[in-house]
Amino acid sequence: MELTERKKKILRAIVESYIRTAEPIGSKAIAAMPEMDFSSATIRNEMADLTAMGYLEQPHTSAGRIPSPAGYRLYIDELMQDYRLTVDETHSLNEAMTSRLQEFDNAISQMGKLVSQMTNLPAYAVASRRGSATVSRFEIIPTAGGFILVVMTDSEDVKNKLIKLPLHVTEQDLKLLSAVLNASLTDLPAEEFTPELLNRISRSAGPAASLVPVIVDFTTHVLQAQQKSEVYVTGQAKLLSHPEYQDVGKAHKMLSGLDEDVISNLPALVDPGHPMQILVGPENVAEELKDTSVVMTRFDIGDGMQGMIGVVGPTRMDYAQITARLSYFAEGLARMFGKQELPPAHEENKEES
Amino acid sequence: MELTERKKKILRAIVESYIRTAEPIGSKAIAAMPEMDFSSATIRNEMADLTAMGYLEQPHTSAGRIPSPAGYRLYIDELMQDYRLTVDETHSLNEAMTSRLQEFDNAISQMGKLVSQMTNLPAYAVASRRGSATVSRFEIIPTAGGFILVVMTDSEDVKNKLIKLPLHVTEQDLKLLSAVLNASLTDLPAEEFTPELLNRISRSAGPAASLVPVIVDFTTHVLQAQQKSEVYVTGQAKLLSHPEYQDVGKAHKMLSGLDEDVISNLPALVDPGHPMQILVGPENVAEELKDTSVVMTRFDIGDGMQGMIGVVGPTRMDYAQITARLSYFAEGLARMFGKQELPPAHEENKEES
DNA sequence: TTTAGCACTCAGGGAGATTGAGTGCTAAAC
DNA sequence: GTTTAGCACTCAATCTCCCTGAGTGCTAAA
Repeated sequence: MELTERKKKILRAIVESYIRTAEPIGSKAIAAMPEMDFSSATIRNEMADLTAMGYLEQPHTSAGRIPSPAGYRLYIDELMQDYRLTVDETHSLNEAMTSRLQEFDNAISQMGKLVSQMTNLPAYAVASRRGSATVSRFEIIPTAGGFILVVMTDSEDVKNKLIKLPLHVTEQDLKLLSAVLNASLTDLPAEEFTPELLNRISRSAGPAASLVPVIVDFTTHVLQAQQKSEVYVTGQAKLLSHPEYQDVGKAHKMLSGLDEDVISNLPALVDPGHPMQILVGPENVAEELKDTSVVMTRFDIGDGMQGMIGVVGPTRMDYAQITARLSYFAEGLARMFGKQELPPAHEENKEES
Repeated sequence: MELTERKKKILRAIVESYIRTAEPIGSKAIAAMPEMDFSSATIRNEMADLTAMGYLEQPHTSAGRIPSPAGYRLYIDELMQDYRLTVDETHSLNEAMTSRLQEFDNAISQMGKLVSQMTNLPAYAVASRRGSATVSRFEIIPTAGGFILVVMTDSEDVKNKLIKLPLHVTEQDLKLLSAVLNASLTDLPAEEFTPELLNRISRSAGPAASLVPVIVDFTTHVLQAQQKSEVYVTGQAKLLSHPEYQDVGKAHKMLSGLDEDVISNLPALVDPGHPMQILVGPENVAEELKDTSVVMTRFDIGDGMQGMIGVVGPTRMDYAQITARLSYFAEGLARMFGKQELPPAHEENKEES
């Protein structure tokens, strides 16, 4: 069967109505729309065709039609019209961005919160680093009673650790230690930290040998953390305000699935060509998200780092509006963090105790 | 009216039954319990008394009784018996702790997750630092094309930032800069970073003067972050598995209230004398939590840092079990982070590049 | 090809009716 | 004086039945 222009027009009307109201819509209601100049009977015929073609579904005989996942897909790919942000919207987006994202420290989680607020849906934000993760340099700064070990990685990440000094180790010994570390462990991925290598280092380290295990441990952690990406999920409760989650069972299943492990698998799916990606219900790879849609977008923030933000929500969500807002947000971020004078290698270290 | 032993016994039976089943319980069911050797009529009389005294409530005439908040309070303060962890439980708690809390880096959020899992309730974890927040020392490490600024605070926190170097600044200039910073800004709270002071610093800093604002900015951030405590909330979805939140409206209200702002007000309530604190429903200070109870406990992890973990759940929760698990966990943490050879001033720095 | 008309379907909602757990009270038993 | 058995009463929850109305598919006429 052919998908005529009229069929498309009707399909679009159905999808958009359903997005707005979350209620099945019938032939009569469509016929009543100003831009429809056919009778309800005609529309009924067309709807029967669209149902046969798999674009519509009927919850039960005497209900109206709702879009099927295939219907959403078609809508997203072909029928959706760009949503234009209003002046007010750009305004408040701008303001939120500038006021909240000052510190990069927790910018990622802030992003999540922002996106969640502006979409009224749960949002997630992921920051991932690319790159090989090796140490490019060790630095040792003596302090009273100890020293600070500074580890710089090849992706310009810097981490440090305060280490207490055994009594017998002198400042001279630390210099030696530093030299040995820099000579042996730099430019080496963590997997190649073999016991033999560590032994050799301990032997060369003189009086400071006892410190080697602590240092290597820390270094390994740093390198491993380097590969891991951080995931923040916020606004889960927002799901409950949408009618499709009025059933607690469904909401519960959904929300439990919305944890970080599931989310952290999503970024892999983003097609490098298309920064914006929409996964409609059953297209979702994560089993837990089968009932929902995911809209996600990538953004670049300087070298070595890449991020993703996205929202999760009912399949019936306003894709046009959400993609518009996400895009705007992603662009804003890239601009903010891309163009600063100082390199984006912006350092913030958290220390405990 | 007097609260006889028998009344207490009955109240305890009611509370514990309600904790288990979430259903109102009637006189007959209580009389059927093995340890009760009175008839249902007697128990009915006693229940009428307990209701008059405010310890029980009746959802409606023909339902059984449920404990009132005052009833819970009495139960917690006087009737609750210590819950003894089973060997299996201690086992799995131990394992979870050791395997998951290796890195202190994100230990706080890990804690939250663990507690949430072991209680099947939303959990929060807060780490707060005490202390005045001043810089005890600046350190500058030159690197190719820039330098790393290391800021050590008085509470042994260390943070760092990578800064690009303008061409005309030499290594010698950096030494001067470092000296000036250490002379002028150490031991000074951020509020005293006055414009005049900064001007004076810029003037003394020679060719590196242009870097002063960036450095001061960063330092201020570090000091401010120092005061702020981090809050993690996890497992919100777990609420939905409890019968009191089968009503989506209630669940939604609750979950929206469960955000970080509300939670971060809780720690202030912990009585220093009693590390374990239980807030029953209406006793809650946060309006949003009026319908729920909060169990929280403090733990100390070395100098300068203090933490809190807690769970939020229906007023009908198994206080005995939960307090037992939380205590065990808190003790374990204190042990793990308190007794290590190296000082708890364990440094981990996150850097964005 | 479109439209009007009509019989049919079926979820949703409301009005009783029914059930049964639980109560309070009274009077007898201990 | 305390405990218990008995009984009438209450009321949420559940079930049943019926009605309503939105929506459909089909047919026949325009």
